[in-house]
Amino acid sequence: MSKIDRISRCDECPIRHNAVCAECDAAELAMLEASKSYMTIPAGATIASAGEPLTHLSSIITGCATMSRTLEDGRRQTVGLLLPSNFIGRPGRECSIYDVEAASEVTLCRFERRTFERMVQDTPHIAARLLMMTLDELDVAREWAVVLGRMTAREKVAAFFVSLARRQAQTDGGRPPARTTTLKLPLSREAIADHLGLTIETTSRQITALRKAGLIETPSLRAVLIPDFEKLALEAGEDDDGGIVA
Amino acid sequence: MSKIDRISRCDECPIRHNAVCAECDAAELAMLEASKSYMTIPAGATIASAGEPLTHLSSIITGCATMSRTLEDGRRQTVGLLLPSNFIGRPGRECSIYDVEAASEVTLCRFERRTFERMVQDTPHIAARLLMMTLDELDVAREWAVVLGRMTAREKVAAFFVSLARRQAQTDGGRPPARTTTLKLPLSREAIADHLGLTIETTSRQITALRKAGLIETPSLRAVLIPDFEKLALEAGEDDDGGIVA
DNA sequence: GAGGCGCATTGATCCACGTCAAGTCAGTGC
DNA sequence: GCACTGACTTGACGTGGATCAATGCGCCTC
Repeated sequence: MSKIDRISRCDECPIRHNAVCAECDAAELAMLEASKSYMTIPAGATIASAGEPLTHLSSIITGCATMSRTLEDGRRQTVGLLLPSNFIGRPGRECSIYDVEAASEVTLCRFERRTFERMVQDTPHIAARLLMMTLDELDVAREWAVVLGRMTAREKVAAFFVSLARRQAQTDGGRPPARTTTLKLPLSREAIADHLGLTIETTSRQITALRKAGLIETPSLRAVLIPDFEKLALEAGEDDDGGIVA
Repeated sequence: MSKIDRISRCDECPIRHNAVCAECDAAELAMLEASKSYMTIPAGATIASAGEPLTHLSSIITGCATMSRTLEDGRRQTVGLLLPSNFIGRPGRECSIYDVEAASEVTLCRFERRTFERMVQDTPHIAARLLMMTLDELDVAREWAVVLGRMTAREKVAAFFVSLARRQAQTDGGRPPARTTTLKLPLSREAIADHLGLTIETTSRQITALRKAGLIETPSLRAVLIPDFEKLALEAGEDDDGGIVA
């Protein structure tokens, strides 16, 4: 039994202050409590499929999921990396337009779609928070467009580690990453490649190159140690003042 | 004097039913009327600069603007193409994080930032509409990530024409593009290249290639005739059921 | 501990797109 | 008409990343 099974009250929830419910007061929270349900998805399982109806909208409590599009000929592009407090699904739309897959074991806090849509309409705190989260995601998506469109393979891989380090630091402590940071990689090399618009081979070569340049260490396949975060950020094509969006 | 100078009442506004005000009732509209101001920007001028404060938020009434990021070494990526009814700026943020430039002459409907932020808070119809528009833009940004990450140069150029045709048809008649459609190109070849993550030379060559393949005609530098829209959409890597997002 | 299976890495080669360098063409001014 | 300019196109060539093909390596089963 995982820790999540014992959570029932929202005020014990690890994403209480970051998710779509962040701004809710006690009364609103009570309403959410009444209609939420938890669900745990094993690594590799599908959470939603492009074109298929999505009966529930949900927040990620723990774990990591990818949101991707696969073209007919097999080319795949991941358009979003979903981490704790991120939201899955869109109020006002019946179907998902992307495939959403659990990269690691994922625990979700779910709401029946119609119920949630009603809550968005009736609860300004939820609507306002959802707007802010969506604006943030839009910034992230646009930042990623710069990476996909204009960066070299090496810069892409560095940018991925930098961005992941920022997001993990954000959800862990809420502060920017320390100079020396260890990342847990929730994705396989193939999933990283799909996120970066590269092949798995090029991704692997660039990871090796960054390691040989002393910019990262790879204690295991699913971990990356960053000895000097600023140096790696520079390699990712950032001007010195740091990234604007996580 | 352009036509816009004579517009003062919102119900004569060409973007009345598509912009952030779309869902407002008469009373709400009156409030917007009181605080709005029009502004016309010449082609090529800057509307906002990355890192600079943005005193006004605005909707595009006519014309076209680009939203882009330029890296220190001169590489540039356009992250959004702004057309009539699109919104510039983000409530809750003081500065723009992108450069916004008028690609053609642009007319804006502007609101002082603080005023608009108050209206978003107090007017559920504005907040709800802004949420829907932001969700739509997020979809567009993610669709574009697929183009940037996984498409060939030829597919990118085709996808650009297809997407522009859809958006122009949407704002013109509100319906999908006819089989044979003529596009007005609001962007220079260089701006197109920046949007597609290509060089200007490759962009030009692919336009030539599409013309030689009979998929487009180029009556002038700033116009594209699409003889068979479906065929071009296929060339842009779309499965037959058509694009999900404009 | 031998075989097999899934990832990841590494190497050799290829090619799509970038780079560099001329043209070409439509305006615009004189 | 003729130079001048700026945007676009075309050509020749180089290269970064894709492709194809082994090889390595942890982990599981028996």
